[in-house]
Amino acid sequence: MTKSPPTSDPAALDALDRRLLTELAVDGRITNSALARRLGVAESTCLQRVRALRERGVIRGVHADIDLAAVGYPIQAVVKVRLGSHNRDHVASFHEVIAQVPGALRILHVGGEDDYLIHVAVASTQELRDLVLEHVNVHPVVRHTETQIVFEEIPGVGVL
Amino acid sequence: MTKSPPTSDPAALDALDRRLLTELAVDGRITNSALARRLGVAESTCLQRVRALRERGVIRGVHADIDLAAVGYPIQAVVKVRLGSHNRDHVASFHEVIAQVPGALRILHVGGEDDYLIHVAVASTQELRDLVLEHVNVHPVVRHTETQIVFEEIPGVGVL
DNA sequence: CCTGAAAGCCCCATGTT
DNA sequence: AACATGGGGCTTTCAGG
Repeated sequence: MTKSPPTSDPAALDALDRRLLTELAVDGRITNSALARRLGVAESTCLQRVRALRERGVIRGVHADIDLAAVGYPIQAVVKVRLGSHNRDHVASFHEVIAQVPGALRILHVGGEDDYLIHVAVASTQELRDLVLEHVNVHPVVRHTETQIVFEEIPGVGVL
Repeated sequence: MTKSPPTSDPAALDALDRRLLTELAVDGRITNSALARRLGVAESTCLQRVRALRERGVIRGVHADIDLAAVGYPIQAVVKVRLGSHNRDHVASFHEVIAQVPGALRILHVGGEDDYLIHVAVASTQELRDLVLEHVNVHPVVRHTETQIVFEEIPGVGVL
C-alpha cells in the first residue's frame, strides 16, 4: 500500500444529491424550481447542488433520447470483435479506429471471450455490412468479428 | 402485398426537425429560445416542433447522463445469455425476469450465437456474481451465461 | 404552418443568517 | 451550507398572415 484512503471523500454524495440525480436521470428537463419543490429545499440551494455535481463530473451531461428508427436508423446490431494481438500499441491504434465507426451507440472494451463490443444503429443491412467490413475488419489487428442483429431492446429497471 | 406504402409518411421529418433533434441529443437542456435562435425560427415555432416530436414519440425523453462510478456503481459488465429453448412462451417469461435485473443499463434480445446481451453496472464483483446467479441463471430456460467485465467505454462519434 | 407580442413564470446573482 | 428576494430572461398562449 503506497497510499492511504482519503479521510473524507471529496466525491461523497449525500442523500439530497442522490435524490436529485435520480430525478434528473428520469427527467433531465425538470425545472430547477420543480426540482427544489420536490426535494423540499430552496431553489438557490438546489441550483448550487446541481452546478457542483456538474462541475465535479458526476452529471456528465443531459441528452435527448431519440427514436432511432424514426430518424432513419431502423436496424441495430452488436459487433463482437476479437483481436489477434493484445500488444499495447495495437490496442491503442485500434481504439482510434473504432472511435470513428459511424453509427456507434456504445463501444465497450471488455475482458473475456471477446475484446470489444460495438453497439451500432444503421439505415440498412447493406450499411451494416459496409460498416463492419470498412470500419472494423480493415484493421490488421482484428482477427475475428461476429455481428448479432438486435431484435428488441427490453426496458429494464435501470440502476438509479 | 396486402398494404401499399403511405402516400405521405406521417412520421416524415424535415430538415428543421433533424437539426433540432441533433441539438437536443447534444444538449437536452438547451433553452427553447436558444434553440430557436440557432435554427433561425421563431420561438413559438420551435416550441411547437419539439412538442410534436415528443407527442409522436420521436423524442422519447431527456435524461441526465450520470457518472455511475461516482454514485457507487464502479463496475460494469456485459452478460451474454443463451437459452435452451426458443419456444415463444419461454422467451416471454424470460423477458419478464430479466426486465427486473437490478443495475441493468441495457437489455438486448439479439440473433446469432447469443440470445441476450445485458449491460449492467454494479457496486462490486460480489454483487455481479449474485446478480448473474440470482437473477439470470435462476431461470430454467437459461442454458449458458458468460460474463465479460467492461474495462473501458470508448467515446464514439454517435449516430446523429 | 409559421410568426410576433404579451402575460406569467422561472432562473440565478446577490445579500443575509 | 441554506435561504429569501428581485430584475432580467424564458416559456407559452393566442390572434393573425
